[in-house]
Amino acid sequence: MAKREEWAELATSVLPATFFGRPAEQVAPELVGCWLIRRLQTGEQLRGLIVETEAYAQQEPACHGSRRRSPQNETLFGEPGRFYVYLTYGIHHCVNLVTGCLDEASGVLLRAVQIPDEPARVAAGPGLLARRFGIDRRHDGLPARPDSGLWLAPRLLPPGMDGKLTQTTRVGISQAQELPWRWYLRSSPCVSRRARGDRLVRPGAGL
DNA sequence: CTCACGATTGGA
DNA sequence: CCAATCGTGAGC
Repeated sequence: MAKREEWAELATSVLPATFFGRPAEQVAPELVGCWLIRRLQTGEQLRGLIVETEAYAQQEPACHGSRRRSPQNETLFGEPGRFYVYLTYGIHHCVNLVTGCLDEASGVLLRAVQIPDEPARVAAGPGLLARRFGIDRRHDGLPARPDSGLWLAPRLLPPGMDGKLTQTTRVGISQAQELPWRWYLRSSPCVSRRARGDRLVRPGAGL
């Protein structure tokens, strides 16, 4: 098989918009193991293996689209396959992928990625991930495609990596805390800070 | 118009 | 455990 450095190179195709036209809780676990790719000004690419995600849907109160449709959350109601980016705590940006159908608010929060040859913690959390990839509100509403400079590639795990998923309740929310809509790669050292302490729902399901 | 509150993080 | 920091939305 390929050498370590070549694994990121192998993730060369693009996840199509149709991939996202399904319920968020179905898309979220499938996004684990996929790659987040950013084209840099130099023409180089920054790639991160998605190791942790969460699903949000209009019918549950933790979702930004559960209340009123507004300029702030408009993207969440729009076409699936676009990025929904918002500012939280006045400091950090969070990156989501819009899922489901048009006029229905749902999405998947990217909580952590693992970047080959970089320290484990540089993107181990939603805010850290956005900072490392240089993503902010200007990216809100952009389609996840190469011409946006930001897109996703299909699942491709490094050789030898344990692909088992752990399913838990979501992190940092005050409502709908019992919903088991968070997934992460059990073997990754790059999951977010609050990974521990959340109610474990289903350890080690196959990927 | 005022004010409380985050889908977080880094430092005491 | 707590402060940082600011846009949004609920409430007066």
